Amino acid sequence: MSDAAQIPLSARAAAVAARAAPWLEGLNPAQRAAVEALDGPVLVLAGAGTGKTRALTARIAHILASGHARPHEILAVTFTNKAAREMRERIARNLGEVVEGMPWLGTFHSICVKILRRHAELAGLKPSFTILDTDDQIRLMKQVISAAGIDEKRWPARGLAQIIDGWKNRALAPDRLPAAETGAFDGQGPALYAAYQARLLALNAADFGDLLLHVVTIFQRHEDVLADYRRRFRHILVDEYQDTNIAQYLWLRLLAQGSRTICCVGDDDQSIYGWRGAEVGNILRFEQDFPGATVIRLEQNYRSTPHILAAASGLIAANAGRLGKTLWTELEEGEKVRLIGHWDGEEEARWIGEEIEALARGTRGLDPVPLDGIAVLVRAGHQMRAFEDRFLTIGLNYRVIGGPRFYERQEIRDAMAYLRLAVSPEDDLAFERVVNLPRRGIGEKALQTIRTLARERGTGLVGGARHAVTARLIGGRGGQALGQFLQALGRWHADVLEGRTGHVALAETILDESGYTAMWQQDRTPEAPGRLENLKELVKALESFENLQGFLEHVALIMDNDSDDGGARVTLMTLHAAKGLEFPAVFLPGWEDGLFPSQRSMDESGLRGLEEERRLAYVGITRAERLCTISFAGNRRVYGQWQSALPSRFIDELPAAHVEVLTPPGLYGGGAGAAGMGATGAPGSAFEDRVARADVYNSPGWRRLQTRAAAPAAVPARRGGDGRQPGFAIDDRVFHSKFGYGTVIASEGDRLDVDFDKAGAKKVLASFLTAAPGPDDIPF
DNA sequence: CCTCATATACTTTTT
DNA sequence: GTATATGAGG
Repeated sequence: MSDAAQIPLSARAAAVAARAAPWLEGLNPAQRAAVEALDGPVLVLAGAGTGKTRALTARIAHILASGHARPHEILAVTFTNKAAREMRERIARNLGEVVEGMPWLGTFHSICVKILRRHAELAGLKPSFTILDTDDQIRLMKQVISAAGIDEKRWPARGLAQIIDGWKNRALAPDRLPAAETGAFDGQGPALYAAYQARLLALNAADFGDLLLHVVTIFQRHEDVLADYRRRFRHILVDEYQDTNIAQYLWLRLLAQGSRTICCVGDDDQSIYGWRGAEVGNILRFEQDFPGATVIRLEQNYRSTPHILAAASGLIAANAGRLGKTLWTELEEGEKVRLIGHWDGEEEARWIGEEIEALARGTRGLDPVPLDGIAVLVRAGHQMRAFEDRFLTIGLNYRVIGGPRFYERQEIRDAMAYLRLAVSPEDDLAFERVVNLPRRGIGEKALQTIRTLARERGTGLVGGARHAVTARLIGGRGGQALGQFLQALGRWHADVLEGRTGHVALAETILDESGYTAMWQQDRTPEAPGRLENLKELVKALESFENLQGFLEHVALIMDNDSDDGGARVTLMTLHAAKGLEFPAVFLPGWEDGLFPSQRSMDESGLRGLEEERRLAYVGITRAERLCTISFAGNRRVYGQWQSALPSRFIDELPAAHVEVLTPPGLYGGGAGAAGMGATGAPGSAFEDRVARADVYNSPGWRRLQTRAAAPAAVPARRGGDGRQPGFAIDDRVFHSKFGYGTVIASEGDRLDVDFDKAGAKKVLASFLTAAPGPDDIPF
């Protein structure tokens, strides 16, 4: 059987093989080629909806079944735990129950943790190192910045975190920074980076970036270790290769030089994580990086109708430097991509809400689309509110994907800090997080004392605190409370070590004795009950783990939380979160220049940013199976201010032949159009009416028409960054978001004295003011 | 040390 | 408009 792959099969033999190998059944020729090309590097360019996961899992099944490698000799990497889980399940389904293990199927990060635990000393860590999340990372950087005597206001920790992450994404250790980088962060970047890394080692901790950086560094500096893994991994498979960063690329290349049988699957047109360090260049350069590579294109799309594919293809064609693919489908033509403009964001939400109800009911000769087959995909999180508001008022079931995940919530992170502390009392970051939570009267001053003592005695903060208590260096209430806290901590830690109390019961005890649960029980804010609920869930989640340590490791790496509790609901999420998903009907609102493509993206990354935004648009359209509706609004409230915008430039790039322009309600006879469509329910009637109107609307001047109707030059009011307003002069009329209109009476640099019509005279910063329009300029 | 008010920022977010 | 960070005053 092991030779089956290499020998060309006659049709009959193929049928026999297929019967014996169910994973090969129904694969198209390109997919089959991707499965069977087991020699040398392979790049599978898999367009949206072309059965990429299918090919990837079939390939693994094929490798295993044909005896090319055993489960533990296959390295299969994904970006998300979800993808890893899916792959595992599908392989199992392909092969029946025979799959054992596959210990090296996982995310880049989880695999790196596994490797790093084995060789921790080579990176200066102990095998028990803890993994810091973004929150811990920022806290630590704050400490490093203030320790260096730098004004944390002018040079915020977030900024430093971004710079350091950027370096780690490119596998640049502190001692290997190129000269071009030394100016970063006011010239202090490199020194702060070194200090931060030193702190991490002292804490026996690694952040996400370190997981890869350390492993790459170990591979580069310890040939024997690398050789071992090279021998081990006879086959390497990579999912979503277009999303790899430089560190991941180096990691893969180092490993692939052993077996050379690396198979990367990806789509350059769906690279949307450049801002996180992903390098489209990795996939574009594949053939140079891996000489002799076979490139296989998966171009038959099984998801979307021809109009949808054509619209997406036409749009993405505007990007330069693509590898290029021609997606095709055997599906029936279906509906054109629908395009509609609205007066403002609220009307857009209203219209989409009505459309969704109509779709769910089944109108216009289309089969009813269940709510869970419908998605609204937005560019930015703040667009979601308008839809939530609307869906709530019309009683439409919806669910929001994304947002703060379970393990990122404050109460969960607090509880986790308690558990971390019980497992390892030397976890200083955890200590700082909870020592005064609930309030124990241990403030900044007490903490400072503890820090000093800890440093002097070379212990962790817990050690410092112990000393502070015995030496009575912290007075009164605080000292007493701290003593009790330390005592409790000692008990919990002993319990962990003994392992006599079950870890679930122990967790409950900890949350109870610490007063943390009580703190939320006494909290009268509306979110308190929800938080208590979450804490219960956390304890429940513990049940499926052997012990606390195992749970903590899991949580550090696995931050997902898709609990699906039945009930058909519309899905509301960002375009980024939608990658890899598909829906019969998709709504893409907010296609306005500045919002989508995002102004910031273009400001920061220029053409590269614009192209990534375009890929995001491409991802959005290709999520749709049968119906895709794009919309924009002429006016929108952004951070409480009205702003007007032009339709997105991406709209101009859609091929007109595959787009149907709908008439907005409100133009040509009021909003009855959309409502009437649902109300009559008669397939076709309102629809044909609309097409006739759309023809008028679709004349060459349609966009100008729309623009004129929708753009009453509102006063631009950009704030923050470089969006600062030019100076104001005495007697200028100004507007303040809180105090309303007023007149400038004095100015002193940024600070102005303004006499507000309603609120009286106030001192305010110029950046809070916008020039007030004269009576003629007021919108509407 | 705590609380309240005022100031400020704010895309996207696989791990 | 909201979430968070800081500073004054209690």
